[in-house]
Amino acid sequence: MDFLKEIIGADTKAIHKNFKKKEIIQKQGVVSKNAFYVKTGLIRSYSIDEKGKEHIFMFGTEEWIIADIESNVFSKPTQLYIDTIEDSEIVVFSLDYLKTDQSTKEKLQKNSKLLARRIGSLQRRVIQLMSSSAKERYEMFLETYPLIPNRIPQKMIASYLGITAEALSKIRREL
Amino acid sequence: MDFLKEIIGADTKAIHKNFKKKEIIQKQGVVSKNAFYVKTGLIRSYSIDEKGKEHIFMFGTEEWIIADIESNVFSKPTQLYIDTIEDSEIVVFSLDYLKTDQSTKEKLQKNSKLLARRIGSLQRRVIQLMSSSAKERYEMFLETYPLIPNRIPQKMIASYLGITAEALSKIRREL
DNA sequence: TTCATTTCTTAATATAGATTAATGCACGCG
DNA sequence: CGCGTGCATTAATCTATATTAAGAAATGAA
Repeated sequence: MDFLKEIIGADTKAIHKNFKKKEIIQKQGVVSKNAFYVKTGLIRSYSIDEKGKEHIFMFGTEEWIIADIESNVFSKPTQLYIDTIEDSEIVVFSLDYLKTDQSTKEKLQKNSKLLARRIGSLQRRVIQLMSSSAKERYEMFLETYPLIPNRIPQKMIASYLGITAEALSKIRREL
Repeated sequence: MDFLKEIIGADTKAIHKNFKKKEIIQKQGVVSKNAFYVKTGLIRSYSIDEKGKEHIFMFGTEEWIIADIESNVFSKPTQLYIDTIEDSEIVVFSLDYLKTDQSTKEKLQKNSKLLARRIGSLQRRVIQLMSSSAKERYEMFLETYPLIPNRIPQKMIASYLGITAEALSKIRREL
């Protein structure tokens, strides 16, 4: 939370909200100006394709920020749904500080570092999706997110990995 | 080029370099402090997996910036090779302005926008890799990069799409 | 608690894309 | 100029993962 203050202005309107499990907090297609900082709980962002299939883009647990950053910054309709997996305490804030003069140099630098980190994790994800088997991706997921697996249904792990629940079940049996 | 000046300081040491076709300008594993702005020509970033297979992460043509941004900002060893596909005129510059006080607020804002754009394109790439068939990805590639396909060998397109040259050949026959 | 609904697993079958191999082509180099 | 190396294509076969289907286990709601 301290770290959040370092990025957004202390003055910025940041609203604390409590959500119940399975509440949808952002819908695909809308222009969302909000980012979601998870204080407690667990949320996810995901897209739904033409065939109605869900693809989990990212999980957000304690201290994570979940948002469609490009959509926020450029006021584009978002591709991503966001909903809660557990009851969650969320700080809803706006990323429009890029457009205003409210922000300080220091905060902008902190923010750039945050964005650079996110680019790094997306880069690894793209390369992983192109070069690793489902089994390898599952093993990397377990290493990268040791706290999450026992808090979410298998089918969500499968959706994050880009495979079916059946395929994941088979992989788990083999380990 | 004007747009590049808006991001890096006019004072920042930016070096213009000419590279021949097929020159390697960054190697996997090193801590690179450099970003590469393409004035003319065509370059790519890619990783090589344990089996020796190449996976193209990104193409960079006129006006694009190619870099391992997280590696730059946090001085981590990079996953990415970068080399030239055509003779290219490149502006080599450093992304360490985040650490110094040289940069202005305005430049930091421009930079954040640039990073947000990149996050958007990576986000689309991840979702696409999870939800689309090779054929669909190829069609999207043609729409997104109409100028590149006739300048690069098929096998590089295949590598970008995450499939083999043989699979791409089959897809092309069917269209 | 009971019933209904969702989740997980298993197995049979189908399919997209990988692998292997062979051929014709283009092009850079001596 | 001819030769070798890399590139693109085709075809045969293989394999990882999807699809379909069914039953068992877990979860949630009345």
